[in-house]
Amino acid sequence: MTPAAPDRPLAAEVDLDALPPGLAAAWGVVEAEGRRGPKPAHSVDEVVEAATALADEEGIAAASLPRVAARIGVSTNALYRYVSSKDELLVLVADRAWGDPPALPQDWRAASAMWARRLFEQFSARPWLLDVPRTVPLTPHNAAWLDELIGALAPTGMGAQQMLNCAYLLDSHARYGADLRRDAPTPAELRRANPDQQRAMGAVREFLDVQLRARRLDAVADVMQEPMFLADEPPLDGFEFGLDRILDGIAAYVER
Amino acid sequence: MTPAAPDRPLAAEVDLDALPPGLAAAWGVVEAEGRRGPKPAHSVDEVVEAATALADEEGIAAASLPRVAARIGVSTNALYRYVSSKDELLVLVADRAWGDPPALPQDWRAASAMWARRLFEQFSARPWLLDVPRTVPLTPHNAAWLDELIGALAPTGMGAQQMLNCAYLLDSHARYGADLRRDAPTPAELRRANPDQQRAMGAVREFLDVQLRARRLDAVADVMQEPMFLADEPPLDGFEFGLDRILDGIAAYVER
DNA sequence: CTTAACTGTGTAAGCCGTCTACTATTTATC
DNA sequence: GATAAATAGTAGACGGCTTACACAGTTAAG
Repeated sequence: MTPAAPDRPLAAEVDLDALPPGLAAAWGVVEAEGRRGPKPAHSVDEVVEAATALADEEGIAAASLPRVAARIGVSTNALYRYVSSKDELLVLVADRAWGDPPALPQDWRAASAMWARRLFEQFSARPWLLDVPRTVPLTPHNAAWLDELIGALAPTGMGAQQMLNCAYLLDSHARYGADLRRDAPTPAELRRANPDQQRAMGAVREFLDVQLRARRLDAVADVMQEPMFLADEPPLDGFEFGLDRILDGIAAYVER
Repeated sequence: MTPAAPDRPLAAEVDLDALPPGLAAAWGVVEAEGRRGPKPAHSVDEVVEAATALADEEGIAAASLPRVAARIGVSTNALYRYVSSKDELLVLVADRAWGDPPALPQDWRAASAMWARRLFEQFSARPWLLDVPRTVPLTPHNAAWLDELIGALAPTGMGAQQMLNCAYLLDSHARYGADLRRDAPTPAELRRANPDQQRAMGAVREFLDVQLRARRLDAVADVMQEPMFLADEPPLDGFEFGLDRILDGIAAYVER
């Protein structure tokens, strides 16, 4: 579970309209809803869940308001009773997709590795998350993950700012690793892909090879032929390689 | 200059239609344009430049086809004489924005640092680049940057795959650093921002502090109050910190 | 119980975006 | 000069997000 929300939504003193769309909603702050009138036939969670399902099935572009509405059986515009804009919906969907952070071991290095790997798995399982623009600085699940990592890094004696920087480093690496895996799938994934996709990827590879060598970018062309892209069971991406480098670098800093 | 294109566009044997939109165009492969008919009043470069200018001024969303067309003084649909789709235009715009890679020093560490910093500067200067989805694996400027880095890393004796992984590590770090700088501007940038933006950012900070503490995420709340976010001349982001960690990690691997 | 206020939903319509015919015009080749 | 080809414009389809309005149902007050 995510850290529980306070009993009643805080009537924050700040002007909610000045916040980026979705920020207040993501934190569960809503303008005290009246109780008169018909009971809602659906809920915000239901809307967000429907949008998530569509994104899982066909990518984030499929999560349009008309399609979300059709999925839960209401008119498009009824959605505006639950979310105030498409942007807000996307923020809620993205926050939900983060899920809850894992419990981490004591050792800071093992904890950091697990944290990054879990994040990598999250992004790999829902690649469309990488397509949702970050329009809001921090959402609850987001903050919960960060809190978990900070808790594991604190014993190293690092300053708060350094811990934050480490979190960004690991987060960034997980994102990018998952992003790359999208257009450079492992051969196993490739075999599972349908023939059309296989032909398309082969065409891309061949095309690039021709172009690169024509421009005397042989070093790049050679790299593209490497096992990471061709071998049968690649050493699981550059993700693990990069993770080791990052952790080594942090270790050197901690022991300093 | 980018590596020169071959004298005449290669009539690659691969099926151009099987490639992602924009890939062939980005590499300058076009279906031999006839010379009959009226001379084009504009050019692909002019279209791409107009779109870039719009993105620079108001973000990538402003680079819509109607607005690009209006800027160069043609009807919206005339653009389809120069690019075959919006996706293709975005690919061309993004590739152009990468610009040419810097010349790198001999020492691999200094070279890697310079490469990453220059990339960071590129992304900081054009933050909308981070919003352009990567729909194509490799474009010419992209490849030129990669080639430059590989040339600098080769003397370390690393394998091709490891060099590629290092490039991803540095690229990822530059991207994310620039991304974070967007919604966590330095105080100097903040002072330059207009009053509306200043108030908005203050509201966000205050709101998050209340929410975080209400959910007992004090560790995160404390971190948010750190100098990186408040001090007058912050230690230029976590970018330099993370870069040092990454380079330390690579150094440990190289010396192994 | 009656009434009035309020809330959720549907319909209609606006605007903007991408993209596809079709037409008219201009230019190079024969 | 006649023909063929390529370009730019016009018109429009289609789908997306969003606002405005009317209707219906529910609840609170008298």
